This record gives sequence, structure tokens and C-alpha cells, in this order.
Amino acid sequence: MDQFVKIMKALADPSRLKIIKMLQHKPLCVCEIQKALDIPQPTASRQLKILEDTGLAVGRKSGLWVNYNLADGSDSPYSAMLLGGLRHWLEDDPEIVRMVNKLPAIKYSGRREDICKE
Amino acid sequence: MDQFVKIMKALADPSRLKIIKMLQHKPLCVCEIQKALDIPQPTASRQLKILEDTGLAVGRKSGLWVNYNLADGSDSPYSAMLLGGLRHWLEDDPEIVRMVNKLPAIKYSGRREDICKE
DNA sequence: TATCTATATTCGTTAAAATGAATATAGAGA
DNA sequence: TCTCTATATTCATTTTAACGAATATAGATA
Repeated sequence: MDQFVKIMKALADPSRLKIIKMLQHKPLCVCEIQKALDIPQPTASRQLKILEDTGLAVGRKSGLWVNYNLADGSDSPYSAMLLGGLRHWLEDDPEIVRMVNKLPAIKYSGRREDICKE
Repeated sequence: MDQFVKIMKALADPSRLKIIKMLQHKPLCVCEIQKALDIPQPTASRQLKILEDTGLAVGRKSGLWVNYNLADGSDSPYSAMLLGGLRHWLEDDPEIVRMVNKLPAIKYSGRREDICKE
């Protein structure tokens, strides 16, 4: 039950939902998410940690960066089901649409250094 | 998005999850839930209101009582999916099992007056 | 080694949700 | 009408989660 409650709590937040919807398109590092959501870096880092702790996302270190991706759902049937549902849920949400639209300008495309440098 | 977040928040609580799992077996009135969960009456009433506000449950007044039941999910695809998943999720959870086991002694069986009076 | 950059963590504060006690309301029955 | 019962609501308090600012860490580069 605790595990389920934890997942529900993690999904009960607009920023975290936006992150999940972003990760459906491409793995992203912390600073890319920071830019996309226009939030402070520590906030982005914390949200990602929460998603990782609940088994909804995984972060893989790669040099100086940490690439976050959605979990495959093998950990828990709950997260698998929810992540599955979220593939089509919220697709029409205005905030999500706006977010996804500006993603190509931020997405890792070989110029990550330019994006994260500031 | 707000609607989805609201549902996640509603499901991010052990008491409310227990109520949902109870309602999977039978419609129950407020005082039956109060007894089953061993919580104050106002608390039971409030939790049910939250479930009703999110479209997860519906309360139907019947004389002095209000019979609560699970929603059919026609309101929102989210609640339909979640309520569907919750039919088999948490079935093995110790707290849920204990709860369901003591349900027959509390369940409305023609002697509701004896149960709710006190 | 010294420095720079991406990420993580801590800490104090603020906002939000849960809780308990008391009270209000609605409807049934005497 | 008066009373009793099930349910709902309010309010004050406590707990919990979110947030920002500052700082720490790890790894890369010079």
C-alpha cells in the first residue's frame, strides 16, 4: 500500500507530470528539464529524484550529465500501468502541448553544452 | 491536468484507498465505513466527500442514510482506469485483507440500525 | 592541482493537507 | 412540535509537502 500511495503522491503534481510527458519523447538531462519548465536547477533535481525514488524514472550518469528516462515498469505493476495510461492521457492538455512544442528547441541535439551553459 | 492531479491526490491516502476497496464489495453508508475504519464520523464523511468530488464514488441519499458506491467511471477516463486497476491492486495488502475480512460483520445486512446506533 | 560545470543536498520558510472537537443540518418518528 | 439519528460542516491545530537560497559534490578540463 505504501508503494502505491507513494506513486500516487508522485503523480499528484503538475511539474512532475510535465516531466513524465517530456520524457515520453526523449531522455533528458536535469538542465534541459530545468530550461523547459523554467524552474531553478535544485527544483528540477528534486522532482527527478522523487520520480526516481518511486520507480517512475531512472537516471543514468553519463560523464558530467545525468540522463533521465522513464522506467520500463518492471519494478511495479502500478507504475507500469500508470506510465502506460499516461502515454495517451494529458496529450491534449494545453500546458502539456505548449511544453512539448518547445521541446525540440531544448532537446539534446548535439548541442547540449549550449543549452546547459548559462 | 487539474482533474488528473485531483484524482491522484484522492488516491494518495490509505484511508481513502481502504474505502474504495470496501466499496468494491458492497455499497456502504457513512457510519458503516466509520466503524470499519474505526475513525470519527466527521473524518469518514470528509473522506467520502473527497472521493465523491473527484468522481470516484457517488453517494445516494436513502432516508436518513447516504449509501456510497463506486462511480461507474463514465465521468473521466482516468477514474475509470484507476478504479479498474484497483479491482485487483492491493488485494494482497495486509491492511486491506484485514479490513475486508471484518466487513461481513459490519456490512449492511438488515441490521444497519444496530451498527450505526451508539 | 586548480577550476569549471552539471547535479545533488541542506536548511529555513511558506503553502497545503489532514485531524479532532464542536456544532449544524436534514429527515424520521413520537 | 419536539426529539433522536445519520450526515455534513466549521474552525483551530498539527502535520506534511513544496519552495528558494545557499552550499556541497563529482567529474571533466586545463
